[in-house]
Amino acid sequence: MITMTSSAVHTPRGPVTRKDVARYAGVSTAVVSYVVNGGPKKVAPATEAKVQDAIRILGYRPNAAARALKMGSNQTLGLVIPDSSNPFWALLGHAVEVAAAERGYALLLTNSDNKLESERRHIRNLAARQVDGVVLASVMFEPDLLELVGAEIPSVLLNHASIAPGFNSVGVDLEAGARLAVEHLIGHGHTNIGLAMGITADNEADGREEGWRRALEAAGLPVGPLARGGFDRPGGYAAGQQLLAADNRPTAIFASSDMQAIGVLRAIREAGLSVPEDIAVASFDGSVEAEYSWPALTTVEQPVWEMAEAAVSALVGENRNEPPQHRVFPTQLRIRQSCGCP
Amino acid sequence: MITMTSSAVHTPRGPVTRKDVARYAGVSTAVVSYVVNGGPKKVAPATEAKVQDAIRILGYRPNAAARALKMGSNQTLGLVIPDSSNPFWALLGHAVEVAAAERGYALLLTNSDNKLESERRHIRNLAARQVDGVVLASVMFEPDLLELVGAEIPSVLLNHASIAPGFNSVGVDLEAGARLAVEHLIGHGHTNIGLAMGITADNEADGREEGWRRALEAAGLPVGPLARGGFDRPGGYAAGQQLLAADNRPTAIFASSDMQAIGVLRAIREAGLSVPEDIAVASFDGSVEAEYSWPALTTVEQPVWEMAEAAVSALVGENRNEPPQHRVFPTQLRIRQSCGCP
DNA sequence: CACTGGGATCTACTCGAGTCAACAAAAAGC
DNA sequence: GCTTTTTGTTGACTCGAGTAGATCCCAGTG
Repeated sequence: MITMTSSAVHTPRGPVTRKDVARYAGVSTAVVSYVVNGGPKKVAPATEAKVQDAIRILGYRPNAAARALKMGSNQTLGLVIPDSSNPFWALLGHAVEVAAAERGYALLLTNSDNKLESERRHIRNLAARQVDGVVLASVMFEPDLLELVGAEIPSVLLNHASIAPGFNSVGVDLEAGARLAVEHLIGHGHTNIGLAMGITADNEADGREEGWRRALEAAGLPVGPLARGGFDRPGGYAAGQQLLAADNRPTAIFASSDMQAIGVLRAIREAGLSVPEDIAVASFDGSVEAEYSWPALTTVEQPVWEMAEAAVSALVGENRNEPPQHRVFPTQLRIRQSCGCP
Repeated sequence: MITMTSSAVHTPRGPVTRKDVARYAGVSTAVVSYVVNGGPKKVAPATEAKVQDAIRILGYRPNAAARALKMGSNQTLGLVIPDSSNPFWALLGHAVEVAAAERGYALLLTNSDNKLESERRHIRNLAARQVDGVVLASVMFEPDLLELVGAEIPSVLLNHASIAPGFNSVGVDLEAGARLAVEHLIGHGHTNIGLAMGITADNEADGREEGWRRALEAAGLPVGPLARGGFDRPGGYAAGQQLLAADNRPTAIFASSDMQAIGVLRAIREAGLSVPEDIAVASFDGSVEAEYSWPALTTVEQPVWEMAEAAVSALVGENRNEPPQHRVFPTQLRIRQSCGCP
């Protein structure tokens, strides 16, 4: 065996690099790379063993930044959601993470806290970090995408019906979903159905409002009272109180998110009324919360896992450079007790 | 103005680099760096303006990988949590993200799905990516930290009472918190208090079980029935059913997490009993869910934001190389209705 | 015995940005 | 008017890994 200065071998100050491994194994740096990546050139079994040993003994870890620089990709995606404390977004984040991980990508998660300024900042940050793709669940109906375009980063708009030209999008048919729920409430005999609607940063009405309206019109019913608030529990609570205080208090309420519905339930309880006897409730999202609330919520379920899968697959792999796609997933009404079903 | 080949200026194929900016502005690459980073050397105002213009016009974005390579840091932290669909972890993730962002760090979020193998894989992956620090909320009582040690990555164990030598940790006093809740139930006159306890991957009992036991002993009460299940809603539901079926059915139940408690509530309702009249409930975590459940849960609140702040600050900044700290935060009993209070 | 073929390995350049030593030019001092 | 200082700018080297092209060596062939 070749003698070496013990300082070089036993006390590799700082992180171990490819060079250290090469020296220790008595080969060139190229061979180390070939062994680590299994290519692009063959390495003799004996040499490979030497290198593997050296790697193990020295505790070598390839520098990800260097690889990213050379390869032009850091195998990372960015996700921007309004608020990961909202179970629906939390689940979606989870699903996107899994879909990304399956393809060897890690996920940078950012919360915009429902604030436009914050969303912009995060997008800028992700662009600066040159992630390989961004999944954006915007607080806006018409998100600001200039930064992403400028950085030439593939992006997917999530849960958006708006079709931004040149951008991929995946979402559900909000209008059809809402209609499903409202029609179900109508089926229970309700004629005065209110809407607790969430608000986006740019105050654009989304398909859920339209669906509610359409369902009522189609059934020849008058449009019930409408209250706006955040998509979260407090927002639903406030909207619920508003609806209960309306002149024509509705006998059923459709909420634009499960979280809102949970706030609505609270408002109803505090008013001394009960669900579904006095007021029936249905909502949108299909999060786990809905199943365990009291009473369990009848809700329009979004295929979160499929959506996450579609979003990620549009960003990576062979689809990267294909023309942008707009995938709209169908929703499904999950019937539980809050609507009046047994 | 100097004439240039239009191809170089107007059609910068591929991403724009520092060199392109330098050429366009008619300066050296060093100056571009100085302008971008505001140092380390001064640049004449006129030159700076030229460079800024060039940057704007060409749409230059510094390559993060190159910077990371040179600087030895990618300004990124990793977070490993059991399950971001669990609102407590979701909130914690959110808090860690904010704390990291405040210091200019981005957050790689990973879910271990309560599986040890998955946790290991994520840790290995984060180590390979050479994040600047890892916040680990392990599924294990005694997590496997070799990978992190080997990669010399600063780490913080989260929500862990176990004091792993050489590692930072931040958590709450589980035992004291549990005692708080159980003592409160005792104060309501209950003498048979059951426990719905979560299970970790290595089946180690944590402080919450001990706190429950101690509180009962201190009051001279017999130890009530105990059921184990996951920390999530289904786990609590199962544990709740078990407790209700016990010979000595408890009149009060302490659950080791809010999610479990929500499952317990469901089990109780399905048994035709009501909370808190027939059975009182208290739990641990202090998540938003607890506030909006029915009835609202009396719960032991963890100072999530402070914990996240402490975890991140132990990883970055001047604390990086200080001896590991073990910060234990106090909990606070948030009294609502599930315990029997009005 | 010289000669080719091919497998194994090495040398050297590249990715893009940070920054220091060296240098030029302008300002200040005497 | 000639040094000194200051200010502004630059060339060149560095970080660590991927890999094309050159080189080396040995078995097999004519």
